[in-house]
Amino acid sequence: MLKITRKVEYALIALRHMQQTPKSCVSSSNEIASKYGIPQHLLAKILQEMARENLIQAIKGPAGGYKIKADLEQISLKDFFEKLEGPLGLMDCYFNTDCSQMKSCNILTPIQRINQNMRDMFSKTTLMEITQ
Amino acid sequence: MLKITRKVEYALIALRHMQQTPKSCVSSSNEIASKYGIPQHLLAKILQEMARENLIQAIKGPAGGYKIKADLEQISLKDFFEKLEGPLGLMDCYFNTDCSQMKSCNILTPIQRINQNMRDMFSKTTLMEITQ
DNA sequence: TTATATACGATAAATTTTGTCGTATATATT
DNA sequence: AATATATACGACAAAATTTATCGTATATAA
Repeated sequence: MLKITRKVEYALIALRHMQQTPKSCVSSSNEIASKYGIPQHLLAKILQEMARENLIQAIKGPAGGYKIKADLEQISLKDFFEKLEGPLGLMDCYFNTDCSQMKSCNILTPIQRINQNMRDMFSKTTLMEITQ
Repeated sequence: MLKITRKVEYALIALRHMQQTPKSCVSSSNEIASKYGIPQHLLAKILQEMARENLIQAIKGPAGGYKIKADLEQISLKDFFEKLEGPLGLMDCYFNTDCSQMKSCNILTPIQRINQNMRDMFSKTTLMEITQ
C-alpha cells in the first residue's frame, strides 16, 4: 500500500538521468534502460507517454532519443504523478462515483482530510527537486 | 498507486464504527460487515488481526464481538498502517536490501526525502482524529 | 447441549502491475 | 535510394498482489 509504481519509478530515473546529461545531448531509451537495468521496451513506452505529456521531447531516427522539454521547476510531483497515473488519492471513491457503499461509508470525510494532506505535500515538491 | 488497501479501509470503518457505539457495547464482525457491505469472513480476519495487535479486544461466544482496547489518541496513522501492512514506504528498496539496481539507482536519495515526508505526515495524525 | 461468535490456515478468484511482441514510421548516415 | 537505428503504439501475456472464500476448530453465554 501507498507505493509508487515501477512506471513512475522508471520515469523518475529516466528524468534524472536526462537532467544529469548535457542539454545538447539526447538519451535513447536503450541507453537508459541498459544503464539502470530497466526492460527496454517498457521504458520506451513510458518515455513515449512522457513525450505525449510534453515533459520530454522525442527526436526520431538514428542518434535520436529524448531530452527534457518542460521546466521541471514548474511541475509539481502531484502533477507528474497524475500525468502518468491519473488522479491521486488514497481511495478510488473520489473519482468513481459508483461506490455502492457511499451511503453507509463512515470514513469518507476523515479519509478526505488525509487525502488532501497528501496532495498538498506532493503539490509543494517540484520535479526539479527530485531530479536535480 | 499511493492507495490504501481495502484491508486498511475496512479496518478504519470498523474502528470508527466501534468508536461510535457506547463503550459498554460490543460490535460483532457480522453486524459491522452487513452494515457497511463488507464480506463478513474477510472483515472477521481483519478484526482478528487488530485484536492480535491489541488495538481491539475480542469477546468470544454468543453476544460476543469486539470493542476498542487501545488509546486511539496514542496511536499514529503510521503505526496503524504498519501494524496491518508492514513498513511504510514509497518503494520496497528500503526494506529489501536485495535490489539489484541499488548500485545504479539514481533516485534513492530523492525518494527517501519524499518518503520521510510521507512518514512524518502519517506520524502526526492519530487514529483518534480519523475515527472520532 | 446448542447456538453464536471468534480463530486461523489454506486456497481460489479477481485485479493490477509489469513485461513482451509485432509492426509501423521517421530520419540520419552511407 | 538503401540501410540501420530509434521512436510509436496497440495487443497480448506473465507475474504479483489484493481481495475474497472455505473448512474446521475453539470458546462461551443461554
